[in-house]
Amino acid sequence: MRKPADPSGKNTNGTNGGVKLRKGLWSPEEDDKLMSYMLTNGQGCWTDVARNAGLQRCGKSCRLRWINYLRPDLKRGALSSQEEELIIHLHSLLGNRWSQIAARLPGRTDNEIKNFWNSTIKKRLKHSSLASSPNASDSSSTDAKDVVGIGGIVPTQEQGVMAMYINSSSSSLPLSCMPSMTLTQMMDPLPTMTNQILETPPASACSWLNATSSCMLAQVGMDACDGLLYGNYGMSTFGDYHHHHNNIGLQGELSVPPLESIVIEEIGKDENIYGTNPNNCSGNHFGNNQFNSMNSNKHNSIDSDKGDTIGNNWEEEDIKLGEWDLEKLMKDVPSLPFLDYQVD
DNA sequence: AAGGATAACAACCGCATCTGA
DNA sequence: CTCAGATGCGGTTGTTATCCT
Repeated sequence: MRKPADPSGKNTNGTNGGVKLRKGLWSPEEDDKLMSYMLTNGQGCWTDVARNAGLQRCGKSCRLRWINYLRPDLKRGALSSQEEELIIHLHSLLGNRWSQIAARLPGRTDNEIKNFWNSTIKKRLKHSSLASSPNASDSSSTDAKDVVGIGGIVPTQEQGVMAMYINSSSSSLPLSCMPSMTLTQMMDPLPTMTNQILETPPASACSWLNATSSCMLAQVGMDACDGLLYGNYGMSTFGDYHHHHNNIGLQGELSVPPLESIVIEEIGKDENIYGTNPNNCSGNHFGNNQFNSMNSNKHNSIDSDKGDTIGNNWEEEDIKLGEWDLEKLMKDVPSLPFLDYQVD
Protein backbone atom coordinates (compact mmCIF):
# COMPACT_ATOMS: atom_id res chain seq x y z
CA MET A 1 0.00 0.00 0.00
CA ARG A 2 0.87 3.53 -0.29
CA LYS A 3 1.96 5.30 2.78
CA PRO A 4 -0.96 6.36 4.90
CA ALA A 5 -2.03 9.87 4.28
CA ASP A 6 -0.06 12.25 6.34
CA PRO A 7 -2.49 14.24 8.44
CA SER A 8 -0.04 17.06 8.50
CA GLY A 9 -0.36 17.33 4.78
CA LYS A 10 3.31 16.68 4.29
CA ASN A 11 2.92 13.96 1.81
CA THR A 12 1.19 16.10 -0.67
CA ASN A 13 1.37 17.25 -4.14
CA GLY A 14 -0.61 20.05 -5.64
CA THR A 15 -3.26 22.07 -3.99
CA ASN A 16 -6.98 22.31 -3.71
CA GLY A 17 -7.95 25.91 -3.25
CA GLY A 18 -4.66 26.66 -1.65
CA VAL A 19 -4.92 23.63 0.62
CA LYS A 20 -2.27 21.08 0.04
CA LEU A 21 -3.63 17.86 -1.29
CA ARG A 22 -3.11 14.63 0.49
CA LYS A 23 -1.96 11.44 -1.11
CA GLY A 24 -1.65 7.90 0.01
CA LEU A 25 -4.05 5.74 1.88
CA TRP A 26 -7.45 7.04 2.76
CA SER A 27 -8.33 7.38 6.37
CA PRO A 28 -11.72 6.19 7.64
CA GLU A 29 -12.66 9.80 8.20
CA GLU A 30 -11.96 10.64 4.61
CA ASP A 31 -13.94 7.64 3.50
CA ASP A 32 -16.83 8.78 5.62
CA LYS A 33 -16.72 12.25 4.19
CA LEU A 34 -16.63 11.07 0.65
CA MET A 35 -19.23 8.41 1.17
CA SER A 36 -21.71 10.68 2.84
CA TYR A 37 -21.14 13.39 0.31
CA MET A 38 -21.67 11.03 -2.57
CA LEU A 39 -24.78 9.52 -1.05
CA THR A 40 -26.20 12.93 -0.38
CA ASN A 41 -25.24 14.81 -3.48
CA GLY A 42 -24.45 12.20 -6.01
CA GLN A 43 -21.66 12.34 -8.46
CA GLY A 44 -20.75 15.62 -10.01
CA CYS A 45 -17.52 17.18 -11.05
CA TRP A 46 -14.93 15.32 -9.04
CA THR A 47 -13.00 18.44 -8.32
CA ASP A 48 -16.13 19.87 -6.76
CA VAL A 49 -16.75 16.65 -4.90
CA ALA A 50 -13.31 16.83 -3.39
CA ARG A 51 -13.74 20.46 -2.46
CA ASN A 52 -17.30 20.33 -1.21
CA ALA A 53 -16.82 17.16 0.76
CA GLY A 54 -14.06 18.87 2.65
CA LEU A 55 -11.43 16.50 1.42
CA GLN A 56 -7.87 17.54 0.88
CA ARG A 57 -7.71 15.28 -2.10
CA CYS A 58 -7.69 15.82 -5.78
CA GLY A 59 -10.84 14.92 -7.64
CA LYS A 60 -9.06 12.15 -9.38
CA SER A 61 -8.17 10.53 -6.12
CA CYS A 62 -11.76 10.84 -4.92
CA ARG A 63 -13.05 9.30 -8.06
CA LEU A 64 -10.73 6.36 -7.75
CA ARG A 65 -11.57 5.84 -4.11
CA TRP A 66 -15.25 5.92 -4.85
CA ILE A 67 -15.12 3.65 -7.83
CA ASN A 68 -12.74 1.12 -6.43
CA TYR A 69 -13.69 1.06 -2.81
CA LEU A 70 -16.66 3.04 -1.59
CA ARG A 71 -19.31 2.42 -4.19
CA PRO A 72 -22.24 0.76 -2.45
CA ASP A 73 -22.78 -1.70 -5.25
CA LEU A 74 -19.34 -3.16 -5.00
CA LYS A 75 -19.13 -6.82 -4.35
CA ARG A 76 -16.77 -7.71 -1.58
CA GLY A 77 -14.79 -10.81 -1.09
CA ALA A 78 -12.87 -13.15 -3.28
CA LEU A 79 -13.79 -13.76 -6.83
CA SER A 80 -15.78 -16.88 -7.37
CA SER A 81 -14.45 -19.53 -9.65
CA GLN A 82 -17.07 -18.60 -12.17
CA GLU A 83 -16.01 -15.03 -12.06
CA GLU A 84 -12.45 -16.15 -12.55
CA GLU A 85 -13.44 -18.16 -15.55
CA LEU A 86 -15.34 -15.28 -16.96
CA ILE A 87 -12.42 -12.95 -16.47
CA ILE A 88 -10.09 -15.32 -18.20
CA HIS A 89 -12.48 -15.74 -21.01
CA LEU A 90 -13.21 -12.09 -21.42
CA HIS A 91 -9.54 -11.33 -21.29
CA SER A 92 -9.01 -13.69 -24.14
CA LEU A 93 -11.51 -11.67 -26.09
CA LEU A 94 -10.83 -8.17 -24.95
CA GLY A 95 -7.22 -8.18 -23.91
CA ASN A 96 -6.20 -5.82 -21.17
CA ARG A 97 -9.29 -3.71 -21.41
CA TRP A 98 -10.01 -4.06 -17.76
CA SER A 99 -12.83 -1.59 -17.67
CA GLN A 100 -14.73 -3.50 -20.30
CA ILE A 101 -14.10 -6.75 -18.55
CA ALA A 102 -15.22 -5.21 -15.30
CA ALA A 103 -18.36 -3.99 -16.96
CA ARG A 104 -19.39 -7.61 -17.39
CA LEU A 105 -18.80 -8.42 -13.77
CA PRO A 106 -21.27 -6.58 -11.60
CA GLY A 107 -19.79 -5.30 -8.42
CA ARG A 108 -16.23 -5.76 -9.55
CA THR A 109 -13.88 -3.00 -10.50
CA ASP A 110 -11.37 -2.82 -13.26
CA ASN A 111 -8.68 -2.33 -10.68
CA GLU A 112 -9.72 -5.43 -8.84
CA ILE A 113 -9.77 -7.50 -11.97
CA LYS A 114 -6.49 -6.11 -13.13
CA ASN A 115 -4.90 -6.91 -9.80
CA PHE A 116 -6.40 -10.34 -9.85
CA TRP A 117 -5.07 -10.96 -13.30
CA ASN A 118 -1.62 -9.65 -12.63
CA SER A 119 -1.19 -11.59 -9.45
CA THR A 120 -3.24 -14.72 -9.46
CA ILE A 121 -3.83 -15.59 -13.05
CA LYS A 122 -0.43 -14.75 -14.40
CA LYS A 123 1.15 -16.75 -11.67
CA ARG A 124 -1.14 -19.65 -12.19
CA LEU A 125 -0.37 -19.61 -15.85
CA LYS A 126 3.30 -19.47 -15.22
CA HIS A 127 3.09 -22.53 -13.07
CA SER A 128 0.85 -24.29 -15.50
CA SER A 129 3.15 -23.58 -18.37
CA LEU A 130 6.11 -24.85 -16.47
CA ALA A 131 4.26 -27.97 -15.57
CA SER A 132 2.93 -28.64 -19.01
CA SER A 133 5.96 -27.75 -21.08
CA PRO A 134 9.17 -29.37 -19.94
CA ASN A 135 10.89 -27.47 -22.67
CA ALA A 136 10.49 -24.28 -20.74
CA SER A 137 13.45 -22.74 -22.42
CA ASP A 138 11.42 -22.26 -25.53
CA SER A 139 9.60 -19.32 -24.13
CA SER A 140 9.99 -17.22 -27.19
CA SER A 141 7.61 -19.09 -29.40
CA THR A 142 4.57 -18.57 -27.27
CA ASP A 143 4.30 -16.53 -24.22
CA ALA A 144 2.79 -19.39 -22.39
CA LYS A 145 1.89 -17.37 -19.40
CA ASP A 146 -0.85 -15.80 -21.35
CA VAL A 147 -2.30 -18.80 -22.98
CA VAL A 148 -5.20 -19.55 -20.82
CA GLY A 149 -7.63 -22.27 -20.38
CA ILE A 150 -9.85 -22.91 -17.45
CA GLY A 151 -7.98 -24.59 -14.76
CA GLY A 152 -4.73 -24.11 -16.52
CA ILE A 153 -3.24 -24.31 -19.91
CA VAL A 154 -5.26 -24.82 -22.98
CA PRO A 155 -4.97 -28.23 -24.50
CA THR A 156 -2.18 -28.29 -26.98
CA GLN A 157 -4.35 -28.55 -30.05
CA GLU A 158 -5.94 -25.30 -29.11
CA GLN A 159 -2.89 -23.44 -28.11
CA GLY A 160 -2.04 -22.47 -31.59
CA VAL A 161 -5.26 -20.65 -32.03
CA MET A 162 -5.14 -19.25 -28.59
CA ALA A 163 -1.68 -17.93 -28.97
CA MET A 164 -2.69 -16.14 -32.09
CA TYR A 165 -4.64 -13.63 -30.18
CA ILE A 166 -4.17 -14.22 -26.56
CA ASN A 167 -0.94 -12.53 -26.21
CA SER A 168 -2.42 -10.45 -23.57
CA SER A 169 0.24 -8.91 -21.49
CA SER A 170 0.83 -6.40 -24.16
CA SER A 171 -1.79 -3.85 -24.74
CA SER A 172 -2.28 -4.96 -28.28
CA LEU A 173 -5.82 -5.95 -28.87
CA PRO A 174 -6.22 -9.51 -29.80
CA LEU A 175 -9.18 -8.83 -31.95
CA SER A 176 -7.52 -6.14 -33.92
CA CYS A 177 -4.70 -8.46 -34.68
CA MET A 178 -6.95 -10.75 -36.58
CA PRO A 179 -8.07 -8.82 -39.58
CA SER A 180 -9.61 -11.68 -41.45
CA MET A 181 -10.57 -13.95 -38.64
CA THR A 182 -13.85 -15.66 -39.03
CA LEU A 183 -16.34 -15.83 -36.29
CA THR A 184 -15.89 -19.50 -35.77
CA GLN A 185 -12.19 -18.98 -35.50
CA MET A 186 -12.85 -16.40 -32.93
CA MET A 187 -14.87 -18.84 -30.96
CA ASP A 188 -12.31 -21.56 -30.99
CA PRO A 189 -10.43 -20.73 -27.87
CA LEU A 190 -13.30 -21.48 -25.65
CA PRO A 191 -13.86 -25.17 -25.64
CA THR A 192 -12.11 -25.80 -22.43
CA MET A 193 -14.15 -23.39 -20.49
CA THR A 194 -17.40 -23.82 -22.22
CA ASN A 195 -17.28 -27.51 -21.81
CA GLN A 196 -16.63 -27.16 -18.18
CA ILE A 197 -19.15 -24.54 -17.59
CA LEU A 198 -21.94 -26.02 -19.56
CA GLU A 199 -20.99 -29.60 -19.09
CA THR A 200 -21.81 -30.37 -22.64
CA PRO A 201 -18.80 -32.09 -24.09
CA PRO A 202 -19.01 -32.03 -27.84
CA ALA A 203 -19.89 -35.25 -29.50
CA SER A 204 -18.06 -34.41 -32.66
CA ALA A 205 -15.83 -31.81 -34.09
CA CYS A 206 -18.77 -30.21 -35.77
CA SER A 207 -20.96 -30.10 -32.75
CA TRP A 208 -18.03 -29.02 -30.74
CA LEU A 209 -17.49 -26.06 -32.95
CA ASN A 210 -21.08 -25.08 -32.94
CA ALA A 211 -21.44 -25.68 -29.29
CA THR A 212 -18.42 -23.70 -28.33
CA SER A 213 -19.37 -20.88 -30.56
CA SER A 214 -22.81 -20.62 -29.16
CA CYS A 215 -21.64 -21.25 -25.67
CA MET A 216 -19.19 -18.47 -25.88
CA LEU A 217 -21.75 -16.11 -27.15
CA ALA A 218 -23.99 -17.06 -24.35
CA GLN A 219 -21.27 -16.78 -21.80
CA VAL A 220 -20.44 -13.24 -22.56
CA GLY A 221 -24.01 -12.32 -22.73
CA MET A 222 -24.42 -12.64 -26.41
CA ASP A 223 -27.28 -14.01 -28.24
CA ALA A 224 -25.83 -16.48 -30.62
CA CYS A 225 -28.12 -15.42 -33.38
CA ASP A 226 -28.22 -11.77 -32.76
CA GLY A 227 -24.51 -11.80 -32.76
CA LEU A 228 -24.40 -9.02 -30.33
CA LEU A 229 -25.08 -8.54 -26.74
CA TYR A 230 -28.26 -8.10 -24.98
CA GLY A 231 -29.96 -7.37 -21.84
CA ASN A 232 -29.77 -5.26 -18.81
CA TYR A 233 -26.99 -4.48 -16.54
CA GLY A 234 -26.93 -5.81 -13.07
CA MET A 235 -28.06 -9.01 -11.56
CA SER A 236 -31.66 -8.35 -10.91
CA THR A 237 -32.54 -6.64 -14.11
CA PHE A 238 -30.47 -8.97 -16.11
CA GLY A 239 -32.11 -11.88 -14.50
CA ASP A 240 -35.43 -10.51 -15.44
CA TYR A 241 -34.33 -10.00 -18.95
CA HIS A 242 -32.91 -13.43 -19.00
CA HIS A 243 -36.20 -14.81 -17.95
CA HIS A 244 -38.07 -13.15 -20.71
CA HIS A 245 -35.62 -13.63 -23.49
CA ASN A 246 -34.52 -17.15 -23.08
CA ASN A 247 -30.94 -16.23 -22.62
CA ILE A 248 -28.60 -17.60 -20.09
CA GLY A 249 -26.28 -16.99 -17.26
CA LEU A 250 -23.53 -19.32 -16.34
CA GLN A 251 -24.95 -22.44 -14.87
CA GLY A 252 -27.83 -20.39 -13.81
CA GLU A 253 -25.75 -18.73 -11.16
CA LEU A 254 -23.59 -16.14 -12.71
CA SER A 255 -25.46 -13.81 -14.93
CA VAL A 256 -23.22 -12.08 -17.32
CA PRO A 257 -23.94 -8.47 -17.92
CA PRO A 258 -24.26 -7.46 -21.48
CA LEU A 259 -21.80 -5.52 -23.47
CA GLU A 260 -24.23 -2.76 -23.83
CA SER A 261 -26.62 -1.44 -21.33
CA ILE A 262 -30.18 -0.67 -20.73
CA VAL A 263 -30.47 1.97 -23.34
CA ILE A 264 -29.20 -0.40 -25.90
CA GLU A 265 -31.75 -2.86 -24.87
CA GLU A 266 -34.39 -0.30 -25.37
CA ILE A 267 -33.10 0.42 -28.79
CA GLY A 268 -32.94 -3.24 -29.45
CA LYS A 269 -36.54 -3.65 -28.52
CA ASP A 270 -37.53 -0.90 -30.82
CA GLU A 271 -35.70 -2.46 -33.65
CA ASN A 272 -36.93 -5.92 -32.78
CA ILE A 273 -33.41 -7.04 -32.33
CA TYR A 274 -34.28 -9.17 -29.38
CA GLY A 275 -37.21 -10.89 -30.87
CA THR A 276 -38.71 -13.64 -28.87
CA ASN A 277 -37.63 -16.23 -31.32
CA PRO A 278 -34.12 -17.11 -30.38
CA ASN A 279 -33.46 -18.43 -33.81
CA ASN A 280 -34.24 -15.21 -35.48
CA CYS A 281 -30.92 -14.49 -37.01
CA SER A 282 -32.05 -12.10 -39.61
CA GLY A 283 -30.67 -8.92 -38.22
CA ASN A 284 -27.16 -7.89 -38.98
CA HIS A 285 -26.45 -6.83 -35.48
CA PHE A 286 -22.81 -6.50 -35.99
CA GLY A 287 -23.73 -3.70 -38.26
CA ASN A 288 -23.21 -0.08 -37.64
CA ASN A 289 -26.60 0.62 -36.23
CA GLN A 290 -25.98 -1.45 -33.22
CA PHE A 291 -22.52 -0.22 -32.66
CA ASN A 292 -23.46 3.32 -33.18
CA SER A 293 -26.19 2.94 -30.68
CA MET A 294 -23.68 1.67 -28.24
CA ASN A 295 -21.17 4.32 -28.80
CA SER A 296 -22.17 6.93 -26.38
CA ASN A 297 -20.88 6.53 -22.91
CA LYS A 298 -23.63 8.73 -21.76
CA HIS A 299 -26.17 6.37 -23.12
CA ASN A 300 -24.39 3.40 -21.77
CA SER A 301 -24.12 4.84 -18.37
CA ILE A 302 -25.60 2.91 -15.56
CA ASP A 303 -24.11 4.56 -12.57
CA SER A 304 -24.97 8.08 -13.28
CA ASP A 305 -26.02 10.42 -15.93
CA LYS A 306 -22.41 11.38 -16.27
CA GLY A 307 -21.59 8.08 -17.80
CA ASP A 308 -19.47 6.43 -15.23
CA THR A 309 -17.10 4.00 -16.70
CA ILE A 310 -19.34 1.03 -16.95
CA GLY A 311 -20.32 1.92 -20.43
CA ASN A 312 -18.50 0.51 -23.34
CA ASN A 313 -16.32 2.14 -25.83
CA TRP A 314 -17.51 0.36 -28.82
CA GLU A 315 -16.80 3.20 -31.06
CA GLU A 316 -13.27 2.04 -31.05
CA GLU A 317 -14.44 -1.49 -31.47
CA ASP A 318 -16.47 -0.49 -34.38
CA ILE A 319 -13.48 0.88 -36.11
CA LYS A 320 -11.50 -2.17 -35.36
CA LEU A 321 -14.26 -4.44 -36.41
CA GLY A 322 -14.31 -2.56 -39.61
CA GLU A 323 -10.87 -3.88 -40.25
CA TRP A 324 -12.19 -7.39 -40.32
CA ASP A 325 -14.23 -9.00 -42.92
CA LEU A 326 -17.53 -8.26 -41.30
CA GLU A 327 -19.53 -9.78 -44.07
CA LYS A 328 -17.64 -12.94 -43.60
CA LEU A 329 -18.14 -12.81 -39.91
CA MET A 330 -21.81 -12.41 -40.24
CA LYS A 331 -22.08 -15.06 -42.85
CA ASP A 332 -20.90 -17.53 -40.29
CA VAL A 333 -23.31 -16.53 -37.64
CA PRO A 334 -26.54 -17.89 -38.98
CA SER A 335 -24.86 -21.17 -39.76
CA LEU A 336 -24.39 -21.75 -36.11
CA PRO A 337 -27.37 -23.49 -34.66
CA PHE A 338 -28.71 -21.84 -31.61
CA LEU A 339 -28.28 -24.14 -28.73
CA ASP A 340 -30.70 -23.80 -25.99
CA TYR A 341 -28.53 -23.52 -22.97
CA GLN A 342 -31.20 -22.29 -20.78
CA VAL A 343 -30.47 -23.64 -17.41
CA ASP A 344 -33.93 -23.63 -16.00
C1' DA B 1 10.48 -16.95 16.61
C1' DA B 2 12.83 -14.63 12.85
C1' DG B 3 13.48 -13.51 8.33
C1' DG B 4 12.67 -13.97 3.47
C1' DA B 5 9.42 -14.73 -0.32
C1' DT B 6 5.35 -13.74 -2.34
C1' DA B 7 0.37 -12.84 -2.63
C1' DA B 8 -3.03 -9.33 -2.36
C1' DC B 9 -4.51 -4.96 -2.88
C1' DA B 10 -4.85 0.23 -2.70
C1' DA B 11 -3.49 4.05 -4.94
C1' DC B 12 -0.60 6.92 -7.95
C1' DC B 13 1.01 8.21 -12.61
C1' DG B 14 0.81 9.31 -17.30
C1' DC B 15 -1.61 9.39 -21.33
C1' DA B 16 -5.81 9.60 -24.21
C1' DT B 17 -10.20 11.26 -24.84
C1' DC B 18 -14.10 14.08 -23.97
C1' DT B 19 -16.38 18.40 -23.21
C1' DG B 20 -17.42 23.01 -22.74
C1' DA B 21 -16.02 27.80 -23.03
C1' DC C 1 -11.20 25.85 -34.24
C1' DT C 2 -8.54 25.85 -30.11
C1' DC C 3 -7.50 25.18 -25.56
C1' DA C 4 -7.87 23.89 -20.84
C1' DG C 5 -9.95 21.22 -17.45
C1' DA C 6 -12.30 16.94 -16.35
C1' DT C 7 -12.61 12.25 -16.78
C1' DG C 8 -11.45 7.46 -17.91
C1' DC C 9 -8.24 3.90 -18.45
C1' DG C 10 -4.23 0.90 -18.19
C1' DG C 11 0.29 0.36 -16.23
C1' DT C 12 2.89 0.38 -12.34
C1' DT C 13 4.46 0.94 -7.67
C1' DG C 14 4.68 0.14 -2.92
C1' DT C 15 2.83 -1.55 1.50
C1' DT C 16 0.74 -4.99 4.29
C1' DA C 17 -0.51 -9.72 5.17
C1' DT C 18 0.45 -14.32 4.91
C1' DC C 19 3.08 -18.28 4.01
C1' DC C 20 7.25 -20.86 4.12
C1' DT C 21 11.79 -22.23 5.62
